Amino acid sequence: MTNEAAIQKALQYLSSFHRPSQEAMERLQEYCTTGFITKNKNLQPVGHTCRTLYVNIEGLLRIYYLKDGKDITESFEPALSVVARVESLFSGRASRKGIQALEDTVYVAISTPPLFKLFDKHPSLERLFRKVFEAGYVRTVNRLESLQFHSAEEKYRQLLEEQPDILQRAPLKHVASYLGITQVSLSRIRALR
Amino acid sequence: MTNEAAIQKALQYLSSFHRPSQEAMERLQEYCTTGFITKNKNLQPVGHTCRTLYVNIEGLLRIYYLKDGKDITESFEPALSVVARVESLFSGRASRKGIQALEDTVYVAISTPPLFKLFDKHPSLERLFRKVFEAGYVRTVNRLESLQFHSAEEKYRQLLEEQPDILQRAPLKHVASYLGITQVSLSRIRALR
DNA sequence: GTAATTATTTATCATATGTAAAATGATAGA
DNA sequence: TCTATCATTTTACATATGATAAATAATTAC
Repeated sequence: MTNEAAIQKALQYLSSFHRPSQEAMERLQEYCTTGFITKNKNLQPVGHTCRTLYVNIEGLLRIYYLKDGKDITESFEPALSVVARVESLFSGRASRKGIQALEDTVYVAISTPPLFKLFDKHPSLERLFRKVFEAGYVRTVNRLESLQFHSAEEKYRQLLEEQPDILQRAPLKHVASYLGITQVSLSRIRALR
Repeated sequence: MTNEAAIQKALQYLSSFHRPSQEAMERLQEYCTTGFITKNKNLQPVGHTCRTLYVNIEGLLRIYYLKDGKDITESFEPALSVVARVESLFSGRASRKGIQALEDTVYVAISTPPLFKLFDKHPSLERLFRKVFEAGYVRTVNRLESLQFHSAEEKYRQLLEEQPDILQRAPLKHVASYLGITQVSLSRIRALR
């Protein structure tokens, strides 16, 4: 895939949230850069303030953090996801989270300080990203509900329902921590059928 | 507290996220209404699409839902909180969640369809609410992390640290479901000291 | 003020899930 | 191809938490 094609794909995807003015779109495009990262490499290390927003074009990323030395997966981010560590992006504080590629991944990166500046001149861009973040917010609220009161098995079955491909594409240890259970427990559940 | 005072308090609080233009502020004020609800009453029942956003001025609200007939508290919303069932507000779908008063509560209500229309003319209002929602998003992400991998005791201690007053003000059954544990388990933990 | 309701704690028991370690299976590099 | 590493499953055991029911304690309604 050419850089040009990747950026077009990102812009098209972002436009699906809200179509910005022609000029806003052109300004936005100027801040898009493409990148490629190979499996298991880190796109962003733990400990830095998040100032870049990624659109995954092809591949699989995950956001993760370390809790008592253990690697916990916060989210899987497949193609056509906006990927950012929002708790850092919106607070300006250093993130304890990192972004890693679980597959070779093509992405588009947008630097957020200039992006947020663009909002002043182009309300349609602010509208667009407001909707992007609202959608992320909704996903997070729904996930919260799923974690709040489901058994390990229920959480597994829900993932199987909603993102079955993740189970093929990501190591099960990451799936386990994503579900908030141990890998042993996950293995047990999978053995049931 | 007079209606006028409540609205001023709400506007002042909202302005702390982003100061809108004078005119935007005046338009916003026109859509603010005040209300009072007594303890245990429902502000919003389960099953309706969320089209109102509340600012809690004084008192305590909670967002809750029913899971297999059991009452689960999703969040506690004390004074100076923006209260909305975002998964419905942003998707237009009916919410399975309700809003209930845990104390006599004074609130300001803002109808969202006209509010969102105001955004077209007043980007500074869109900016303001974008920041309000971003802050909510960050809280939710952090709470997700707390639920993903903490024991019942850790979650209780964290609540004790961050919102100790909730334990005095809300029935423990709601605290238990909020933490994703049973009331019996919560009682055990509390008995440790 | 008393009864009735609701909230909270305590007790007992069952079980899902965690921990640790070993066994098996898959993948990648030399 | 062989070795080394990593991923996954399995086993055995410990334990936190859930479920149920009963006992107190606190609120509310009459």
